[in-house]
Amino acid sequence: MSEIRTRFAPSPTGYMHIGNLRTALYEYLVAKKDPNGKFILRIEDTDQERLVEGSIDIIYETLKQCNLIHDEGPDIGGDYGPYVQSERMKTGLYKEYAEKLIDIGGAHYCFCTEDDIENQRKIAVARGESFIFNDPCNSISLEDAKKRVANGESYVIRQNIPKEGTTSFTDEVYGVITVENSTLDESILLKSDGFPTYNFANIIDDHLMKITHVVRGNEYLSSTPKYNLVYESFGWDIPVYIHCPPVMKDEHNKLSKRHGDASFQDFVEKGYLPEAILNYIALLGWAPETEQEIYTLEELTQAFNVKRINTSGAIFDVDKLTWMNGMYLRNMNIDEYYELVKPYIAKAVSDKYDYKNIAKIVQQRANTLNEIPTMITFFDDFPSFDESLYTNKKMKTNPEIALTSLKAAYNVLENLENWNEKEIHEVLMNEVKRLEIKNGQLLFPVRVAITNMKFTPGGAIEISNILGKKETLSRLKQSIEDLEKTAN
RNA sequence: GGCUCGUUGGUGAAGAGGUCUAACACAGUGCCCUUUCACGGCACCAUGCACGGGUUCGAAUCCCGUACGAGUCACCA
Repeated sequence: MSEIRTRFAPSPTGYMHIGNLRTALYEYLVAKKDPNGKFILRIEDTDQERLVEGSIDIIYETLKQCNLIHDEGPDIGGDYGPYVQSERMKTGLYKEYAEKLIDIGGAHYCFCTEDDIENQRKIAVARGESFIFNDPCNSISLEDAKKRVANGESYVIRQNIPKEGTTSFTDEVYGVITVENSTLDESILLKSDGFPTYNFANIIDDHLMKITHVVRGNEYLSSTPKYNLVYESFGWDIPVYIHCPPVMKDEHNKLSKRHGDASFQDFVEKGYLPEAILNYIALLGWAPETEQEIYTLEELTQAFNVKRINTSGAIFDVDKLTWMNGMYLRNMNIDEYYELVKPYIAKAVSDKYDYKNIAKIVQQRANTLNEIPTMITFFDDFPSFDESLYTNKKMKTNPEIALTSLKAAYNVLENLENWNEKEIHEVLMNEVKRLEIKNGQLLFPVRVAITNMKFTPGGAIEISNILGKKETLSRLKQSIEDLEKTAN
């Protein structure tokens, strides 16, 4: 009976943005910390105007990719359905509760038009006062109000706020928060179109779905007292509140979907792994007790602790995400990595080369999937000669040394029968010994000669092996000629 | 403007009155290792925890004020 129940309640208005995903993650973690905990998905589509087609699928898809599997939801059902607010609407449920709230003194009918309110606001502004809507309908007797409603007059239902006193609540991360009731305005619970507002639907559904812990952004901090007043009027249990700090784009701006900031899907398209993204955002606004930074979802649910959620906003740092993504990529076993990376290799390299060997050298280097194609184009398109590449202080090479090394390498490679890494390594290292030079003085020029690139994944031996004997020798020969030409 | 919340390095952050000469990680810089880059290793990178007061033998840690920032004040969610 005391199982933890949390809910992710997005509205289907487009793609999934990072802050939203983090909320879903924390909700999942809070629920799963309890072996019997339930994570519920509820679609909040009470604003019919902002609906974006296909966004519910994006929600399903994102949760699936992130392994944030819900226990109840529109697609899988549950004991507290339906899980889509527009469907719950059809039963007249919100209206029923709104009317019930009126009967028990927690709300009232309001017949003011938007113009009426606007006028009040103008007057207040003109006087330089802060505007709190003072609803004249407050004084209409319930009897009269019901008559007007019966006559078909347009109305909304607003909640009643005590004129005096304060309302307090305890948030798990921000602590005790108290506000003066006089600063709260009487919010609309049921709109004139009969739809509930987000706030009201939220309260009703959370209660009906037996949600025990509410996790949401701290932008709700200041409206939470209003929620609680409704809970209290109904005599319902108030859930545990867990408000999270914002995820920022920079010092001054939140990451926001309305401003077109990067979404989860954008990062996936850019070659980031869902697990890495999730791992990174877990650390945005929350800190583990240990120094561990790389977590599986399972480990996260063990380590997660609401008490360690921060109160101040965190700036999203792509560099760190990129680093973390690289860690995930490097830690994969090669078979898994190969499958993942195959299409990216195929984009840049023809299938005459061994993709698996290419995957191996790329794994140690790429931080994101999308950077893979550009780093391996040299396999098919041999770039043009650049003498300056042969000069490397650290490797103690210059064009002259390079030429000697290249010729020596060419000779031994030409006579190599079995073309594989072990053999290539052996003959080249023999040459190093014979010529009494440093490894780098031979291997570095060879690598440059067969790639004409400053940086490449893999070294001379690995690349030669992938290129094959014929192509390696042909490139070596070409580079030797180019080098001789410039020398004269 | 009212109300609510926040403020430790370029970034994420640890720190819950003395062990802080402020951890760890990312980024940056330098070095080492190395067949390049990367990986890995090492070092450097906050003269001070927004500022000003106060409490205390002692404060990044508690209190007050100021500044700055964010959120909220919709028949949006």
